[in-house]
Amino acid sequence: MQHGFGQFCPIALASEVLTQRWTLLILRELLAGSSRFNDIRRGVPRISASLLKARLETLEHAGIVERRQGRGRDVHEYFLTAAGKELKPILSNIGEWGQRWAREIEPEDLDPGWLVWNIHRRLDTAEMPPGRTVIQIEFSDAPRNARYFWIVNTDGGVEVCLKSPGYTVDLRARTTVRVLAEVWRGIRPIRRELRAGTIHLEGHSALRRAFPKWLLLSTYAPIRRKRSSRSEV
Amino acid sequence: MQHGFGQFCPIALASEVLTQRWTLLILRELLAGSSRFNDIRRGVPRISASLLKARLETLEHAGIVERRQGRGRDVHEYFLTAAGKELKPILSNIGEWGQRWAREIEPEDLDPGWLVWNIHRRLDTAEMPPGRTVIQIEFSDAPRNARYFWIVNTDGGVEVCLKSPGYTVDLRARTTVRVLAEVWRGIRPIRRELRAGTIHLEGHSALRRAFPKWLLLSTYAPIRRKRSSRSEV
DNA sequence: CGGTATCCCCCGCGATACTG
DNA sequence: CAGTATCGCGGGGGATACCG
Repeated sequence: MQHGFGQFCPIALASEVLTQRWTLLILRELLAGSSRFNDIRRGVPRISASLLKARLETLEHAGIVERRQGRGRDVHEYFLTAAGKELKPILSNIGEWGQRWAREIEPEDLDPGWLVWNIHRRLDTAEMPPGRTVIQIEFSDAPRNARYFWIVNTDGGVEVCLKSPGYTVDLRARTTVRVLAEVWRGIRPIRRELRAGTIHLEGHSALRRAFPKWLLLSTYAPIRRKRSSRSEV
Repeated sequence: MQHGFGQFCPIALASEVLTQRWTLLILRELLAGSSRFNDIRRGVPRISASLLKARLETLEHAGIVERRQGRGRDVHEYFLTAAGKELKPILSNIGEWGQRWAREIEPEDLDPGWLVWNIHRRLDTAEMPPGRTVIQIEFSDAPRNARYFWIVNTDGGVEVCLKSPGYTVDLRARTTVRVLAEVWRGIRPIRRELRAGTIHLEGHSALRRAFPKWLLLSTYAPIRRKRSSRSEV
């Protein structure tokens, strides 16, 4: 299979770049503000380093991405060009459509690390106590090596740890990947899950009570699903 | 490579269907009003029958397309569901983006049959004389078997013929695929090409003079290109 | 940190021929 | 008209190891 479609239709020409495997997800990360190679990988964890590099080069040649030397010898940054920034409405539309109409979440989609990474990016730290806050998340249904995560908020920003950062935990949240994923997607109401105990919180009461406030969900969460849950197999 | 991306992000889930090879072009055809298998193929001529069938089935399973029995035993029609119709803004955005930013047209994109098929779909017959009108197009740069096309407008509609339909030709247009393609895309101004003689018309003068009126261009033609023509190789 | 370099498998897809 | 059936290859991309 060659690359092209044998047409000069603008949709066909755009598709040559945009519909390559992983490309839309890389663009989503860049639009979300990532610029470092490994930050992009954290948002697209299943892509291999070599393929990510190849895709970034394709995007560079297509005039969508620009690669710049960052501060430091081994620091590089990837930025969207004007053409790349204009892809934003496309990505938004696809996200909205996906929220309404894409297939249900299957077990193999439930990557706990990815979920925590996305949560940490959108924490509303203004709704959290001042100073350092350490949140531990436990996924009771995750494999051993992906069961515990720590999110640490300091004045310097929010970070994810895969091992205990050492500090005292201020809030412990126990749930399943499935529940938190569907809450994040806006499919399950967060307060209902708290009441039902499928999300169990332990720790400082102020932090606990404000949980639905500082836990910002997916930007597409407010969009209501239209696909009937009982669709065909 | 599995199909999924290991994420429950709505963009990732939508991508599983939408970024499959040819899929966007099939959707473009359905949104343009095609519903018959072979009509879709005329708009996506380089796809094989088996692959088109496979893609349509995938789209059916994804709830985007619905297959119905038409009038007659061997007549089937493909329609967009509500979910499918909601893809329209995505396709429009991609088309607009492609018009502005996609790569230049290369020789292998210049399919003359595809061009004529798209022109015939958007003829403004109200700007043409009443009764039957036969237009012959000659592409001086096309291979022998794709050099001549006839567009026949009658009360019953507009049709494309690959062989002379027998009727007298009312207007003969001689040009190159490149010129007409770039005119259709809105990259070259039609009147300039007529003046320069790179589009040469012969025949009824009323039909000739109204040529820029009844020849409707791509819906994206009014959108001005932003990519610098002298971009990197 | 930000990549390279290989190896190799698998399957997507193009080509062609045939059918109810 | 609207597909089915079959075959074979090319190369996309996953996995893994290594590097400046």
